[in-house]
Amino acid sequence: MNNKKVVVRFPPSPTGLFHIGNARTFLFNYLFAKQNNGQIVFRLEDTDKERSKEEYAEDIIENLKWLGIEPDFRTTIKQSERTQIYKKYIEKLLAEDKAYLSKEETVKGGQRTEVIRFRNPNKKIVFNDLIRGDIEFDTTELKDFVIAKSLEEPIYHLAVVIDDFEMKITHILRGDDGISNTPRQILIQEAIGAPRPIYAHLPMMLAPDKTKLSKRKHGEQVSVSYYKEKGYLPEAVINFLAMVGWNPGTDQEIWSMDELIKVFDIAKVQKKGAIFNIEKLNWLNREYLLKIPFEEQFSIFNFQFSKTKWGRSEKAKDKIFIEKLLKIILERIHRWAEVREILEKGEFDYLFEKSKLDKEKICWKKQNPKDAKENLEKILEILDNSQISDIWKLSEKEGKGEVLWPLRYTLSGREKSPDPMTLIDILGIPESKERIKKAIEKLKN
RNA sequence: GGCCCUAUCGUCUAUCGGUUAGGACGUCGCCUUCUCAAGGCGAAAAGCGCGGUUCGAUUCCGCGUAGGGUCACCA
Repeated sequence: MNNKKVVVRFPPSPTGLFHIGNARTFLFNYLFAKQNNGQIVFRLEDTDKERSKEEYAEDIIENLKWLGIEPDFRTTIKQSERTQIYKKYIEKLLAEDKAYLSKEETVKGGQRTEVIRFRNPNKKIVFNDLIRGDIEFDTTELKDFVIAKSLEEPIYHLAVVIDDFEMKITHILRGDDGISNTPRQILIQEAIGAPRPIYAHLPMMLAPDKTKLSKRKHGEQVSVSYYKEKGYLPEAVINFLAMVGWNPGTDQEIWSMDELIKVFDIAKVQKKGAIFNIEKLNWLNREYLLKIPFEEQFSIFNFQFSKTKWGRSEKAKDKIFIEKLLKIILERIHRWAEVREILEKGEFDYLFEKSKLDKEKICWKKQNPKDAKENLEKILEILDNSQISDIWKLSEKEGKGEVLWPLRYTLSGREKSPDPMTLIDILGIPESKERIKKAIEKLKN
């Protein structure tokens, strides 16, 4: 490609929570920089004083750390602190008559002010894109565009070009919504004598409605912090993001960051926008969830559990119980916050308190209540005097549904639940017996 | 609307002129000790249209069509 040291940039503007699409763009920059031993410049584009907020900058940095795609924060730069630098360039452009002061009404006020416009040479610009090849624009349609509101207030395009020049950025990998910005930025580069960096416009990540992911239309799911809160794992999010719009060409689905750095190939990046498929993220996240060592699973689970309505119950102190609960719940979640969600919904309330039984439902299909009662009595007998596994023998003799369904329903009060042996195990024999007795009473009437 | 970009299963994608068009998610079916869940096995499911180029096009070119992006004194 070229033998200069690769320098890429992360240039978010802190006007909102860290956007998931931005995270993917950053990831691609990160992978590209790392595999080329390059440098990553982090630059806060906060020239819009009205919309830029410190809390957003913090959210971006925090989530970059969470995802593990940290730039070199020693090189963090804020555009708001560089006005004097931009001013020098603006003055030079003015002096060389490549830009001029234009007296006109402000868009908002209506007051007579000055604005600085770029003297457009009105020519054709062709630039090469690593992903799309040559792209041609006629810049005439851009007119004499504004590059600064005043000497101290540069507009985005100017600030970006100056910064990329001064920071010796070699590669600009950005979303393809930046394609149409490229010609005017090239015009500015040429005016200030900056070399042209290598461009690569990445396809956008789209919502299921095929439009750009936006907070307004698509809600909080566009923020990286949403995924952290919902209990997704950063490794899974990274893996997923990398595979949207890019593919190494193999059938492998699970990739670690180190593997991605090795195998990433910018030439294989897709050209078309890709829909963010949360179903696949969920699947992937579960794969990662299952790979976590048990001790760690336990502590995360315990933390989630402590925040539920049962978090302060007696059961919460019972480690063995929590372990068994983890086993049941882990089978039905894709992300950690679902532990809370499932428990709050009351799906497992019967493990904490007795539930009401419906006499009809104790019986399996068209089973006679008397038979159901007899089977439950036999189970009681087994629990008192024999091995629990004898319940299997009983079910083989009397019919699986006829034995297992009444037992399971009796223990859970639900038509759907884990199997009865698991329930006896988690409830304990004394509690199980109580519930069975209750059901037998019910069937007598 | 102007300009720009894009076009393989519902979705993410493989294919770099010759393939029974492959994989994954999801969906559906079957199996797995009653119901779930998890797991196993299996199935359905795609080259936008029309012209070229070529012995041969999903693949290359053109034109349509469709979708997206962008048109600020926002970034």
